[in-house]
Amino acid sequence: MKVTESTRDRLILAARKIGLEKGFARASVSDMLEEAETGKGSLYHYFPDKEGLGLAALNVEKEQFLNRIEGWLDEDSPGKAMERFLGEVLEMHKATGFHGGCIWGNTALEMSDTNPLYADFVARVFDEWEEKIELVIREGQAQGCFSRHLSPRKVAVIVVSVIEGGIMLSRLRKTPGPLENSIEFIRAMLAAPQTNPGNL
Amino acid sequence: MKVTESTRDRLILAARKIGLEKGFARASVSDMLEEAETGKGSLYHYFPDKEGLGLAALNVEKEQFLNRIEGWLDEDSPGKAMERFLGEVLEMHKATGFHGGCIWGNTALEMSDTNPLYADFVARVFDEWEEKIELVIREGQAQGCFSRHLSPRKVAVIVVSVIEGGIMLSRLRKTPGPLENSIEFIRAMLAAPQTNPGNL
DNA sequence: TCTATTGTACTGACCGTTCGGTAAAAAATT
DNA sequence: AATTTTTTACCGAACGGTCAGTACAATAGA
Repeated sequence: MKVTESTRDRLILAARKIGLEKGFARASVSDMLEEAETGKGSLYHYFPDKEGLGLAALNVEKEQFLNRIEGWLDEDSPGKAMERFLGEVLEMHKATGFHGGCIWGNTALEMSDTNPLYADFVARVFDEWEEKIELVIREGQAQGCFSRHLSPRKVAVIVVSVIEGGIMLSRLRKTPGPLENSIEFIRAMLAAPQTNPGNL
Repeated sequence: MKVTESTRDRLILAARKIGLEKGFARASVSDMLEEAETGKGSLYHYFPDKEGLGLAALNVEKEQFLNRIEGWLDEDSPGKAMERFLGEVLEMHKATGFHGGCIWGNTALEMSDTNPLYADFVARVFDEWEEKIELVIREGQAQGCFSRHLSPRKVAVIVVSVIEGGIMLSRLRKTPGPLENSIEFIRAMLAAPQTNPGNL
């Protein structure tokens, strides 16, 4: 029966929104405060500094993100799960008109060389993402719906890499083409070689 | 016989160095001026604003980048060309300890949603990059050293996507693994299916 | 002399952060 | 139960600093 979010929640929500839109470093605390409809005092009451708010926002985002993926992958068969996952990723980014990109890719680029705290955090998100994909691939191979020639772990990393690259290019060109190409390609890669190997 | 670069050249050089190190938006004009050992007057004499200097620097970088790729791909056979290209990309990023990443990927992430001028410029760099790869793949297929099941254009986009994704993950984790994985994977993808399809 | 080039003092906007303070709830004391 | 004390929640002015950009005088080269 929650009618209004607490000030703390509104701050986190605002940090997520503004941070995703323009990158966390670029986003100013004033922007976030305006979005959250509160004053600076509240921010520095609940969080040690801007970075602290950012990490809190990323924590919320991480949980939602991994749960969403978990949900997509919860299908009858590994084949359906993968199909669902790929389709949802594409739809998600189509829905935004390829604005904003992937928050984890963005944060990785922004923080990899400058902020180990953020970098480690994002690295762990990618780890868990890859693990979930790896599991589905492993199951799919066991059931014979995915090619057995592939190392599940390595393929999982490729899946993430090629999706991130596709998002980057689609965002740059504001065209679904590159990401669609990435996804079409993942399908072909996973397909059992006897059906139609690497048919792009 | 050029002993000393002109102030203009030093400014461009400094903008490239500092801009690559910490991202162009993050990099301050003062940092660049210090690196170039000159004052603000010179900057705003030669360039309209910071953005103008940035574009000039990117222009120089673009030419060098595409020429370097052209050089790598200039081998006896398409197979050797591709091998050379993949090896050099990996070595390049290993040499920096996976700091800095890819300037085009970085700029794409930074500018895609905010600065169409930069975004269009970077998009054209990726276009030309993809075209060069596509050409080699086309030749390789004609000569029978690459699988013919693949659309050269689409595969070229995948090559770029998976490299950019690999760079991102390697940079995040400061480990060659992800980029090596991407490259190993490109090799397998291009290999003719009768030899060993998708052998990862 | 005239123009191209450069150094420097400066501007106003904005940055993240601090701080003094208010208001009310919660806890402790009588 | 009444009163005092303490803690929590929140605000907004102000701080020191950095930012990109400007104005202009000084210098150098033709």
